[in-house]
Amino acid sequence: MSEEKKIDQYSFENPEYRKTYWHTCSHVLAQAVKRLYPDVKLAIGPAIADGFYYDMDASFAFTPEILTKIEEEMRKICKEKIKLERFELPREEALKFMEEKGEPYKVELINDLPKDAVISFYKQGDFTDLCAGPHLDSTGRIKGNGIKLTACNAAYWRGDSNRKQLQRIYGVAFPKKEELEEYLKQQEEARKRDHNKIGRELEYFTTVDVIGQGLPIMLPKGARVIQILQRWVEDEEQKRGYLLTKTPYMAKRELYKISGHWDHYLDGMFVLGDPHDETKECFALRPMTCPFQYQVFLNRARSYRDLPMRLGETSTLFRNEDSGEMHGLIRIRQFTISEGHLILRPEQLEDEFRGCLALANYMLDTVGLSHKCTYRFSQWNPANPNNKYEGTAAQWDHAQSVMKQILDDLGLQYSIGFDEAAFYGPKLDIQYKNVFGKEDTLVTIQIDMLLAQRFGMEYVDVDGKKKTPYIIHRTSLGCYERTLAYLLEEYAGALPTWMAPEQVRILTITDRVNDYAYALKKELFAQGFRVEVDDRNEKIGKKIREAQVEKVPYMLVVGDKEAEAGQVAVRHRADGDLGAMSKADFAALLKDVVDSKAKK
RNA sequence: GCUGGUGUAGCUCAGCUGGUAGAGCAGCUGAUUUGUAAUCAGCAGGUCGGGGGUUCGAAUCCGUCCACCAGCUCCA
Repeated sequence: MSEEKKIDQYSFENPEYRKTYWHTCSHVLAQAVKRLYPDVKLAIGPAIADGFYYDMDASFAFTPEILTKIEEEMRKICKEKIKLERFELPREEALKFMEEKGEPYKVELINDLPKDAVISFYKQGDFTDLCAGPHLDSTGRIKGNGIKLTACNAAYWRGDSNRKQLQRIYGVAFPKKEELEEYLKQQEEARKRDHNKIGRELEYFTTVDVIGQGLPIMLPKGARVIQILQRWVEDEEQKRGYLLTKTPYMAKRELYKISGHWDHYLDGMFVLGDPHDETKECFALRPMTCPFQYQVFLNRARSYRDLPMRLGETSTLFRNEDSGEMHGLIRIRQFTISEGHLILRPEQLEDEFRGCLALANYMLDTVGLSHKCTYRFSQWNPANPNNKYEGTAAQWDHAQSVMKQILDDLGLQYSIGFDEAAFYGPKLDIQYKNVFGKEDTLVTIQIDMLLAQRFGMEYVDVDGKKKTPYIIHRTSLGCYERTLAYLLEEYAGALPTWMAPEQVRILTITDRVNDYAYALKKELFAQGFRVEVDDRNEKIGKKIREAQVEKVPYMLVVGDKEAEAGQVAVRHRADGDLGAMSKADFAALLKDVVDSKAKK
């Protein structure tokens, strides 16, 4: 029993042990750097989900050559089998110790510890680090040639962009060299699915210098997929009682002043005119849809009978993101979201919230992204240093407790996103990780108890009294560009047939069958399918290869045999040759796949 | 915005320490009419990201702007 437990405890499969292993690796990294470059100052060095890092302040850049040298030194340290010894010091001695070592960042860390904190250190030979542990008992436990320093990047001290930028050295380590190689191979494979790579290769989108950063061009394939998704979303929302709106792409600054966006996000808006000249009219492209859609509600006096009012819009937004924030189709300056606002009586909040969540989950399930999604309950931080949040503590407590109640009633597994709320209310964010492990919000559902009041939105209740409604801000499939990016990664470019820009390609064997091929295209097109013909004077192998590389779901090989028999020889991009069948049978097969929105 | 890296033909990339550009694929033309992942030949294609500077001479060196990538910070 105890033997079994021991194996488990010291197994790399055990997340706790793995974390300890990587944490000790970060100490070995720091020790190696200090041996080679004694002047480098150390900040922090934790284990992370996929390895470890150490932040350091160095007067030079860690080039790949230097990283290789450091790796070698780390291997040496592992071979030396140095014992790690924990010891504690009283606060004053701890400070003195780190001051004498010339480690200002460690001094700051100690100073920030609570008064009664136990201040512990780990010593390994000539190197001692401030650390709470735990650690392996010896550097000899680490397999030297299972270590790889993967990157060096900048990171702000304490995550504060006003403070000094340090260099963060990232690394991974495994107990076996083969495991490291396997891991690196997997990373390589993941990178091949990067939407930013395959989206360009497969001609879904491109970017051009003269248009500018964060402004991708949707090529015909990308534009088609987005159109398909958009029509589907709009139709589904109509079925669920949403009213379609279409509101302007810009407004005078006064609108954003009422909503609060002007004060919070002026720097992030594209402004037409001088924002600070109050004597002249000034417009801004819209960075969100909320105050525009509220005007629909405000169009006339509203009664409780109008509620819930569910407003939906395929909404293009403009945000002047900082230059370093843009990334492929995931962070861009102009994007289009499946935007919606629900205006509600308080007692409708829970049901409508559930409805929004059900819609989002239905959408994500259908497109095949939900299995990689996680929920994040994004809450306010009353002590946010930038005064981000509006409203009173009572309002926030109320909104958050309502949301918590709903989430808990639904039995949802969620993480807490502290200080991640919108300035007007808490959010339920549906998060998605891309191929690099970087997480972004795909869908969001927000409860807002502030903006209705600011816009003077009221309804006459059953008792004849005017009341202020609650508002839910939500997306159903999120932002189309970002969703497309994740779909490309999820399917490695082979989008499900129902949303594939080209569903069928007819490949001719000889130009004797061109007429047959084009007649077939016309027939399938008339049935609503997206079909192309490849009648080039090339061998069938080449045409198949190209259709495969372009991830076309169905290839119809037609030659003299098929033309005579009125048949098609069907090939599927994943299942291969499906044999010959009648045109009608193929159309029926395709219709089934498309109508069921199958994930193939 | 910050740190680092990158930018050569439509795409993927060569081009040593400065002597002013090269391949494969794609494209076009011709031959071939082909049966389930690349037929052969020829032709054409480049202000070496932009505009400056150093130099007799810059793809190569220096500064600047732009774009792309990774990370940090930000994300209504």
